[in-house]
Amino acid sequence: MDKIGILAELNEKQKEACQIIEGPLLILAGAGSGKTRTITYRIAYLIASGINPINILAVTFTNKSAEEMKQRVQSLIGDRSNFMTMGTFHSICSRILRKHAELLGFTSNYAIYDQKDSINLIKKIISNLDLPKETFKPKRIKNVIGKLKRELVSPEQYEKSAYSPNMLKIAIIYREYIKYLKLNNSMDFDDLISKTVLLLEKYPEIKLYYNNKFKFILVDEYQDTNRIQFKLINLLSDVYNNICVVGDDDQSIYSFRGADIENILSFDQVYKNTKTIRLEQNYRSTKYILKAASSVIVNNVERKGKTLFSDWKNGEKLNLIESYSSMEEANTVMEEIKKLNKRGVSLGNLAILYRTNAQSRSLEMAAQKFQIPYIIVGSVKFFERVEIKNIIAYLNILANPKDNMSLLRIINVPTRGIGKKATQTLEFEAHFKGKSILDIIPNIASMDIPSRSIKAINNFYSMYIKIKNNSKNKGVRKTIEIILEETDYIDKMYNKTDPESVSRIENIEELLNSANEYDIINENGNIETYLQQVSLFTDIDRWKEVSDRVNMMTVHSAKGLEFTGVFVVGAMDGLFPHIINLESNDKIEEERRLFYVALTRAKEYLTITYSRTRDFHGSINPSIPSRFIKEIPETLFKNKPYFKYDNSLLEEPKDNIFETNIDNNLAIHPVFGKIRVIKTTGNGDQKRAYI
DNA sequence: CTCTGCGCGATTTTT
DNA sequence: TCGCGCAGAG
Ligand SMILES: Nc1ncnc2c1ncn2[C@@H]1O[C@H](COP(=O)(O)OP(=O)(O)OP(=O)(O)O)[C@@H](O)[C@H]1O
Repeated sequence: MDKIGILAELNEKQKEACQIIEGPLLILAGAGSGKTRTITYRIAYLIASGINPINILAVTFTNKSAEEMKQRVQSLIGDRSNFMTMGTFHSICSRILRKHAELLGFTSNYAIYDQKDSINLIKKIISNLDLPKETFKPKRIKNVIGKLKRELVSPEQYEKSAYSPNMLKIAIIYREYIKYLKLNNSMDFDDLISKTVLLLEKYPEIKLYYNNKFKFILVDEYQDTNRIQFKLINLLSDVYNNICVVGDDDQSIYSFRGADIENILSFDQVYKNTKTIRLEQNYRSTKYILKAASSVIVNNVERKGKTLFSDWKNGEKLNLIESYSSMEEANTVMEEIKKLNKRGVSLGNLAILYRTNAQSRSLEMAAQKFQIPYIIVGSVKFFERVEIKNIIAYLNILANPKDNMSLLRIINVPTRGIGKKATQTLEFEAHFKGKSILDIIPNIASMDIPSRSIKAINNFYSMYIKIKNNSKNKGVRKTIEIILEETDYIDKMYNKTDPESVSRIENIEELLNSANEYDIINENGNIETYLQQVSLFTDIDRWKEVSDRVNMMTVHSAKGLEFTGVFVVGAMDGLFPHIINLESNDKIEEERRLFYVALTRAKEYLTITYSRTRDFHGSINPSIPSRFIKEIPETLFKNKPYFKYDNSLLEEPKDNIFETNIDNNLAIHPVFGKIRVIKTTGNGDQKRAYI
């Protein structure tokens, strides 16, 4: 397609955005206004204008959207597009780091640790340092360290600024953590970005090289970038300043990962000659849906106001459904899905969106009961399943023998008589000598380890060598097959009559298939790049829309997607907005943005459901509808809510039922009638009853 | 060294 | 409710 053809599929504002080829460009626009479409077409337009695709860098939020964007551009301007660079910040940085790892004291086969790996490592460090894990909660420490990395604060700097003994301890954990990662030739997610920034800052010639390579930079979902990501694109675009960012401040929902809304709000102050384009027409949703979403988001104070209109039909009003329990809620949703399906909406065009992954349980049960095909995105992520992680750990030690974390993960899986004592000694010796465990195993005879274990370890080591030799240049799939064979993994781990085992074996087969796909697509691929790729994979990346199944996912995962019909479930105060974010206005505003994102995923049909009770780890608690529902004008609902909620209820959410009526382990519950109370915990509004 | 079972604590979102 | 860490028996 030529330039004219490309522009023909855009509105005036969108065209204008394409035709501004040079200089800083900010596209600020509401949901469904075609931001992603504009950026995609702009890339095609750049190429059609004679710009070399090699000089284009596009950053997307997920691997999947990068893939989609790539295909869309290809369909517009053909195979030339193959030469551009597209991906998430993390995948782009990992590719850059592969080339220059040595300059940072790593090698190109470095492993990437995910959140869980990092937390496990921190746990270990905390216990090695004999620190109480109640004060030093691994997850919290990980967050602190992540934040420090994103701000490029070193352990030494942090130590200097510490003003409490606990902060000094954290500085030590941080230092140990970095040391351990380096020794393992591994990086965590934050390292990928921050080390790339350090690389560009430290080596002007490398910075210049990438400036010349990526002369045109585009960033989608810019509202969810963090400061260091800004720093990165700032460095990359330093020479040419051709930087186009696209986003919607109302859809910033990743502050917990450091996303800073300031990035988009002050873009035009940082880049003085920024041109700003606002897209105001929504092409996605009916008028009623758009009106509902707008009435919610206007309650936020910290925002750049935007106009957003739709030329489409009014459409159907919103459905508001009240239930007594999450199970009933889930069942009702399934009934509604059947109805919409009968009216011609295919299951694949429907989505159930929720605040937390735990909510998918009752939905899954209901879908099975109603025999509705479904797909859950995200809750138990494919590459985080034990069976998959174990095999990946085997691959990791082949690709990166320094990776002690992976080695320790599988040295006794399947069990082969290498116990805690023996592995601890190995770990200690390795640490003492500053070497990796695989390095020191050949000297095992000199260590204080019982002979039975020595034998087991030696057997493991010769198996490792055998796998390593046999799998050389054999492709990823074959390598995994060799691992499975040599370790006798399936037979030793699973029993084929147990349904749990069957599903795990199926997952392993799926891994083999995807490895095979990788081998075919990447002719000169290798295990190292395969691993670096899959380490950055998320569940949404594996998600294929083609199958006709109802989609279930968190609102976070649904970012950027659209569906004909959307069900927003669990709209109760304390769940959505989540209780943990009720303390400050900032946090409530982010919950509101999240709710806004949820509503704006819908094209034609939108249903909001809530339940009068909320499940919490087996206990059931009374709850009231989300405050966000109240922000939608009642006239936009098909049906008036049965439940009258008002301010007094919002301010006084306590329900004293459990306190007053518990007697002889029997209580009268307003919803369930007579119940038996098994135990209660907490007091006042913390009181929980297990029934 | 391995396996099982019991008690405890936790509230979210994910590249 | 569920996933963990730990103790204690085989
Ligand atoms: N000019 C246009 N003509 C027809 N359809 C359009 C136009 N622009 C956008 N659309 C359609 O509107 C829908 C939303 O577009 P897109 O996903 O690009 O919006 P967005 O602004 O990125 O949304 P969000 O902020 O919710 O991620 C898509 O189905 C897209 O094809």
